[in-house]
Amino acid sequence: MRTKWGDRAARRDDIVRAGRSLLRGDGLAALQMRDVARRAGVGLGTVYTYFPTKEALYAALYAERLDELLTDLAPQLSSTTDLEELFVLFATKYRDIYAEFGKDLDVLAAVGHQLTSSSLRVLGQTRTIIENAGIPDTELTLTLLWSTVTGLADHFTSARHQLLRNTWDETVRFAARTVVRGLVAEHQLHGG
Amino acid sequence: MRTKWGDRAARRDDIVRAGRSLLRGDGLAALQMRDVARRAGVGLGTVYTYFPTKEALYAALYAERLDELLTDLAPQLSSTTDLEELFVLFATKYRDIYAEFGKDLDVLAAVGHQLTSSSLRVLGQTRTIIENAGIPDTELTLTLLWSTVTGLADHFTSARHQLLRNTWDETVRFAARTVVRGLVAEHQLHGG
DNA sequence: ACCTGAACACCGTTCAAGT
DNA sequence: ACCTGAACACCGTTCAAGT
Repeated sequence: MRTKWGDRAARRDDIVRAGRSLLRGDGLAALQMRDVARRAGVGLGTVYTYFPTKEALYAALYAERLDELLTDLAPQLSSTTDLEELFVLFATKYRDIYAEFGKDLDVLAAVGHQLTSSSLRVLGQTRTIIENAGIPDTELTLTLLWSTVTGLADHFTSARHQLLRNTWDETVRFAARTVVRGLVAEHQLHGG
Repeated sequence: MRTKWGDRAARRDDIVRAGRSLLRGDGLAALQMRDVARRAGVGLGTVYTYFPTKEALYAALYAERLDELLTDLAPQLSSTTDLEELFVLFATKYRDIYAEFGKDLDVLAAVGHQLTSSSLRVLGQTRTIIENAGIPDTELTLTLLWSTVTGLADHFTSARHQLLRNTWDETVRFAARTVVRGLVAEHQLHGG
């Protein structure tokens, strides 16, 4: 059952689905417009009537995935107050996304609104959690946590993790414990 | 004063220098073999008689830079025992490299020996420092520190740092303080 | 031996032509 | 309106020909 001629919504979906199926960790390089067109069952030029550039398609896929992450994590985000646990959950979900999209996440900066709004949503949620935990230096903490999560995802996605053979599970646990402990110690000094 | 015909060492150096001058944060994309050839004053094909691929040239540049980092830091590495201070120094140097080479550091995995030996040297030095500080879980600590350094470099090199407007200096300080504090707390619990 | 650049392969993007 | 693929631009890599 083919997508009908002129059904822009369904055809856009064909293209998005095709794109998603092609992303397998090699980042932008794995997303080739000829492949996308073939998989989606459309002409090469057609892809460009839905997405102005390859990066725009990539960004749409990424925004979709970030929103999915928030949806998946929503239950725990509202029920759990254990910061370590939240860090582990979040970092693990994020690693999966990172493994899918690869290291080209920087190009996303160039592409506007839906992406930024997804990122801001994630950021906002995290900020609330940190504030509720009573940790000061919210912005610095956010930057540190974000950097650590990205760094861990990058480490375990790259060949680097073959030089240091720890498993993902023990490493995130350790990272969560260490950073949260450091943040709380900071807190206690500040607090009194 | 041109490099003499047949002087392989000097010509290789011309090519390396040309490559270095072209790297400006965009990673592999900024390193275009036609540009390298032009800047080095050689034909395009000639570059390939010195480096089998573009990645090999990139790897040679990176290995050179890692060694430079170790040389620069050697004095402090042997004199300072303050872990926070070392973290800040190292992370800042590494950020500069990251800003130059961009996010394609993973391709380096494919390219062998000189690179790996540089990486291992950096890793070895760091391991010694951690052990001397009496911190347990050496391997996990190494992974966490490496990930954090990479993550911070990535954060401040990407557009992400525009969402969270902390300066580099305050953020590395904060990260160093937090992580080291967390590691030491861990230590004290383990120790008794 | 060492060097060279025309030629090939590949892939993002455009646009005149098709329905 | 919407769709298409031949054609263009760009860049890594090769190799037959030059010295």
